[in-house]
Amino acid sequence: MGIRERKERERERRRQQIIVAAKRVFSEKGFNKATMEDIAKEAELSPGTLYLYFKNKDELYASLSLRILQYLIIRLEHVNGNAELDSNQKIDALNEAMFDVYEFDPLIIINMFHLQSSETLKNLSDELLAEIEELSRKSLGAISNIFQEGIDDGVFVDKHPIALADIYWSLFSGVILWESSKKIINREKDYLKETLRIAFDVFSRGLKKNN
Amino acid sequence: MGIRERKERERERRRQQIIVAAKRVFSEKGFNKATMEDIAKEAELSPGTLYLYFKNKDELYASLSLRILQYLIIRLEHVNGNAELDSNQKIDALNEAMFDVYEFDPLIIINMFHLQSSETLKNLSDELLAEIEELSRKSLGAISNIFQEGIDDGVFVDKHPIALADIYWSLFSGVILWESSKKIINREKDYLKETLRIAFDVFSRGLKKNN
Amino acid sequence: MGIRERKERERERRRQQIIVAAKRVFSEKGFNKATMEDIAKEAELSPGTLYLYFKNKDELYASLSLRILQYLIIRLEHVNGNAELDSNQKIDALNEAMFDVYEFDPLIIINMFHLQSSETLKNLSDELLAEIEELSRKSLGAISNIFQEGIDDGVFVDKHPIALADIYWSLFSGVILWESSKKIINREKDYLKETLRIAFDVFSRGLKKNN
Amino acid sequence: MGIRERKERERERRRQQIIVAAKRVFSEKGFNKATMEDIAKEAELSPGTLYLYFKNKDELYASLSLRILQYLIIRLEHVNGNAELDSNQKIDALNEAMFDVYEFDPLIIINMFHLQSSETLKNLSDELLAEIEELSRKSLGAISNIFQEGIDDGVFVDKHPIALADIYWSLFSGVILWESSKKIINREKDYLKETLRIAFDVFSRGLKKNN
DNA sequence: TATGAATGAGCGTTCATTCAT
DNA sequence: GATGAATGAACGCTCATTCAT
Repeated sequence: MGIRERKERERERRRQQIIVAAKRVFSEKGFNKATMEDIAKEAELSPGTLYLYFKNKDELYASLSLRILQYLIIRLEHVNGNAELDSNQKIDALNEAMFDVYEFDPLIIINMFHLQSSETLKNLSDELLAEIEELSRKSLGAISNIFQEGIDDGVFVDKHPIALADIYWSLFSGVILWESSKKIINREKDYLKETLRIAFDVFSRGLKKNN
Repeated sequence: MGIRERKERERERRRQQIIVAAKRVFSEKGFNKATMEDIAKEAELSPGTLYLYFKNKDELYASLSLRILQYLIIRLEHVNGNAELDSNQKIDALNEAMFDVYEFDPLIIINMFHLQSSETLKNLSDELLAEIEELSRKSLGAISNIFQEGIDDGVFVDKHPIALADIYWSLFSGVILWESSKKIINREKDYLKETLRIAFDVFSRGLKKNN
Repeated sequence: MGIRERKERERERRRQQIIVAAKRVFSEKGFNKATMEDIAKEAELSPGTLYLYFKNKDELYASLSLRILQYLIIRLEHVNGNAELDSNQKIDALNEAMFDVYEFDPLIIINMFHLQSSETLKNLSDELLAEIEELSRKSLGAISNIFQEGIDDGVFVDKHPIALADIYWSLFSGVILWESSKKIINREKDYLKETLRIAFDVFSRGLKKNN
Repeated sequence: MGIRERKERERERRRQQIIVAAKRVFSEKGFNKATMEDIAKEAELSPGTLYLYFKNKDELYASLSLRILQYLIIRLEHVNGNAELDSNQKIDALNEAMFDVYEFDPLIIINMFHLQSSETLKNLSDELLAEIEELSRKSLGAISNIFQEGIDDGVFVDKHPIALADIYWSLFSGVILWESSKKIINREKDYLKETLRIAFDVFSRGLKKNN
């Protein structure tokens, strides 16, 4: 392993260290209340160091979404690649994968929509922006593939599979956002996971041609 | 019309003027990037004037959500009150109502989740908070009533109707949020409305016992 | 009584109404936390009206000091004019007068030093400034007269009577300020009046040649 | 000298730099008219930097009082600890100490009463508040000890020594406040010091049993 | 490379003052 | 004269970002 390579590896390690710290802090405080100093402290680094690895706060933030998308894609490709599953089983596997995504990082999804703001987007480098697009497209593509297969097999209703993928993702993140925001009208804990399960259930039923 | 009444009307006019301006600015920039001065400028007023009508930024913001909830409830009660509709027809009417809500104010829903933050809630007056809770409860209640009826009639799957209402709302707002955030991966316009329609369709199918 | 005179009288009545309200509000909140709107409300007038009678907040404030000085002067002249009292008795009478001043308006004295700030003074009209100077001089003069008499009679120590008057007033206001500020180290109530009494006592003893 | 120590020293230097600037600005403009930006400019720092060393404006302000109290206590303990002085000599020494306190920082005493406001106190950290209380108590205690001794020795009038200490402090600060506020009725300079001397003189005379 | 002290622009909010009615 | 809605300058404070070490 050359020096250059070792350096690169070290650099990546640092990046991950910061991302992990940022995730914790953003999750706890939300994007706006989390300060760069909070994150630096959590990462046991100085604020200045953060800027050696990320151009600015927005870009650090965006990197988090990247990470969860990467995890999601791995799970989805695993589902898609499993030739032994029929369409119905793949839907179940998809639902399970989404559950795992939620467990992997329950809170960051809530903040993921922060990226929406075009003001935020303006601060991102073109490379990062391209990467986000790429991963988003990839993950939605993987989901829509599952639906496409079911449609081709004649077991799913014949709707545009990309739209279905969008809807599926919307349902998933919508439930998480909404249930998390229910501090307003307090309800018992773990209600979220149960609701998520029902949501997947209803959606799956709606997807299938004959129930 | 007495002087008092005219004054009251004038005051309400100003409030609406501010709310309309705030809606535009919040929609464009999001809660945190929107400044009170932005809103004042948009309303062609001075910053100080905003505070004559709203206690603070949070409360101005919350007022926007109130407005759309009020509109939603009116529509929902109309659906619920119509004795001539069977359960299946009511679902259709519900979907139409939600469509109108979206058209009534397509952008504010995007930011509506900002209310979640307990930090935000802290700054709201008790009255406003109570009103938000009341309206939230009412609108979800109206939706769950429709589902309850269908379950009682034996035409809908037997799931907890309040959970179903939560999911329905999550799906609705989730799709709007997600599609609106798709500036990232630009797609043709009006795709949102079509997606929303498919989403309602799939959900309705999933809801019904026999397709 | 001519119309002009009646108007003038009416105008004076309003001024007093405002001054009384201002006294209450300034006493309760202090100069800086008291707003013109607070005072207007207390006077059951509108903020704009206050400016018909007083050039600005500073000038309204200064008028309060004027009023207490006027009361003080009346009391002092009464003491000085009483030919039946010898020097020792006049000191006692002086002390009593100061007690009454304190009771007349215990709190405003605390804020009276606000006038010190040259920034404040800048906002006062020349007439008002002249009037304050005149009354200050007069009241201190009346006090120093009492001391002068005692010195001339050979019963008081031979110090500069104007300096003594300054010291006497300093002691008086110093005790009030200090005791009022003792929220820091809380002590039992009415301690102030007792302390004031001891202060006068010690000062009087120090003033007299033979004890 | 270790790095840590050098840093600590540097930090203390900055604090003093700010305190000195704040003293000048507060003295000139009073607490309320002095802005943090004024102080920052005077200290040749940016506003943000002030907040690295002091939690807020109130706490910066309170630190000034702390400084003078610390100096006062040192002087007082020196007087109290000197076994060679009899009660009369201790009074003289006390008066000299107070003179030095005045010279040490003639202007800050003027504003020291600002601390009274419970609104101000609310913004202070518990530690700072405790420290202020502690130092106030200590300094008044030291003064009252001197009086107690004189009373025990039978040379001072038998009054409550704590009340006497309060009065002594009131007289001291009252004279400074009053004379400083005499910009209103301008008088020759150094009059203050002469007045202070007379004030101490009269008080001492009043304190002693036989003159 | 890493630091962390310093920056300074920016924001929410207040309130003395004005002026059209 | 009286009103009170509207103003807008001003302030305390925060925090993303920079840069000398």
